[in-house]
Amino acid sequence: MTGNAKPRAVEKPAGGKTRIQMENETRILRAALDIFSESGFHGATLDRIASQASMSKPNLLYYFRNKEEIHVALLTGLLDVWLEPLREIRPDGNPVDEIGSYIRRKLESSRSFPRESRLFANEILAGAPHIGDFLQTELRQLVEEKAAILQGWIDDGRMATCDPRHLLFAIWSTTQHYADFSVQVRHVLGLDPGDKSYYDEAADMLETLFLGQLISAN
Amino acid sequence: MTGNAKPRAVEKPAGGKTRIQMENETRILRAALDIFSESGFHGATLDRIASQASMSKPNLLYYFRNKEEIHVALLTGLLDVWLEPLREIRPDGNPVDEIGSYIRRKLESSRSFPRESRLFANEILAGAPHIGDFLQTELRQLVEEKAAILQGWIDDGRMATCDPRHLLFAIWSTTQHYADFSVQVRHVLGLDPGDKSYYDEAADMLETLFLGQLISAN
DNA sequence: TATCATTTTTACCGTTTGGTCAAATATCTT
DNA sequence: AAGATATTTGACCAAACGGTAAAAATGATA
Repeated sequence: MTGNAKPRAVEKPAGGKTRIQMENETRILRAALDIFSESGFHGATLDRIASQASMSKPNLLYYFRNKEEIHVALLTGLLDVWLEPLREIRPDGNPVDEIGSYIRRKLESSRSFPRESRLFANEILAGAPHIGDFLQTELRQLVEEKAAILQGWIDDGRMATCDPRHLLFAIWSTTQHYADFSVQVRHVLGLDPGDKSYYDEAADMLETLFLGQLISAN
Repeated sequence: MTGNAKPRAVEKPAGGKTRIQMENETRILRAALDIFSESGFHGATLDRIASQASMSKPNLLYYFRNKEEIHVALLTGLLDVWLEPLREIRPDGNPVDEIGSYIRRKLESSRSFPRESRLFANEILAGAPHIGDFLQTELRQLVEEKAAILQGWIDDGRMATCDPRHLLFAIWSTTQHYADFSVQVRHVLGLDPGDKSYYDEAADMLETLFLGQLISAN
């Protein structure tokens, strides 16, 4: 009469998940993404997450040990998505195409996954307590790698001279701005809550800014 | 035997503040800025703010009715500082100087007031519950005004064609990024917590990005 | 259908948190 | 110094919150 075996304990090691387990875990994560991205870690409550998942709080805690575990699960699931656009920058392309499509991918990511972007922003703003290691290792290494590519283009005179790592920062900030600060953008532009039309204007602007003149094939 | 007259009630209407009142209110606001900018509204507790202000919690609540009032006081005190750099853009300058100094002012603001920037970012991320009105009225109006100036320069062929409002967004995001995402910046660059040396590199990068080629006197 | 493991729920607990109250203390004014 | 006012504090409270225990219900399996 064991009876109370929590599924997340390492009992069936290799992903031995029940249908119900998989369904409910994704239901919880979806609900948690809504709540966390809207209210931040401390602003979110287990009751609201459970309610959003149409589930009782104890049942929710049957699948995740505690609030933090849900949060970490969301964040770690996010990191690969975050890195992917950057990974695709290839050394054998030309600067305009590579950087241009990177910006488009990043902006598209911002448009399609605003909640994920805000979750990430919240985590960084809070001092990155859960993903500090990721930033220092994986992200840093990838940035180093891609910055070297950009530096190569600069050395070849195919790009204006600048610090490639800060160029990446500029791309991150400008694109994510439209997800993280969407409220401000909408209020300043006088748009309705659901209106995402500014993304097209943003694409033009960023293309002009980063490619239009900055990158010249002098 | 009244005895319990709270100072913030409208008793001495025209700023009739005691020396002690002024001292303690600034002490509280200073402490609250530390805590709120570090932990966000919901992550901050009155106990921590009181402790940071070397004050008992009831004493703190003698000067501010509740937690939200402290938060709002900080935010409203912030808005003018936030607008000031933008206000200084003059129609009778040339684009390079005006935009260049605007970027420098914004970046300098980011360097000097990172806690204020993070407080602002937290508020926007949370949906701007307290400053939504400011964004829709004051900020929007000022942006409209300054965007018209930029548009004039564009029409005169002194600047590349772009949406001026989105150019402002790009300046805001890139400059504030160094305060709001400083943890990420430092981790990626491999810098120590206190190290702010990246601000000089950032200044170069942003100058190159926004002025180096974007704005051409063709 | 009987059996066992999984899933869900009800009731509850300890702590934290925002906030109050009334008494005590300090400060100011005359 | 006396009296009035302003400030500070310790004790306290109700609600919200994260989390637990154990029984009840459901689902899988043979």
